[in-house]
Amino acid sequence: MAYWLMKSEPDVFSFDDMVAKTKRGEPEQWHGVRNYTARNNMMEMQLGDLAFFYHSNIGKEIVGIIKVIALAHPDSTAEPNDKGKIVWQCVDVEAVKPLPKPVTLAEVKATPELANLELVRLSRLSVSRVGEDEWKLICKMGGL
DNA sequence: GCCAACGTTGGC
DNA sequence: GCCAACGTTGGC
Repeated sequence: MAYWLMKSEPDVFSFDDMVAKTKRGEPEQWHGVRNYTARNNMMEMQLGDLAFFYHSNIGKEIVGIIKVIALAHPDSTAEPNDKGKIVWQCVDVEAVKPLPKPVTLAEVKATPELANLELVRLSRLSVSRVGEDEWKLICKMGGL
């Protein structure tokens, strides 16, 4: 089982929106990713993998945990390319739980053990990997 | 609003 | 296949 981090701008789709959707029994299709590295990460996700939900731009903090409930499949919002093929994929996720205490980007940057976190190293990547040790540490920092 | 980092595009 | 120009993301 692997761990991930997925970014969303909260004024577009926040963790609260995510929780509300899960409560209604609706999966969230993580559509709109238009970057190959991010897409490749999604294609490696397995059922039951967990991911941090990060609020970019506004808040700049890890606010909750989500779970992969469907493997990567073609993104219904993507246009086919000139060969008529849809190259963009998305996974489906559901909310698991919020972090009792959100972990801010500033805190992550101030933690030497997290200096190699892809969130910090590759700041523009919207779907990134999180190592097991990093995952555990961030959970602890978040009050879990 | 600015700027750094990085991906993509297009000319050669 | 290289590289300059340009666009986008996201932190500050």
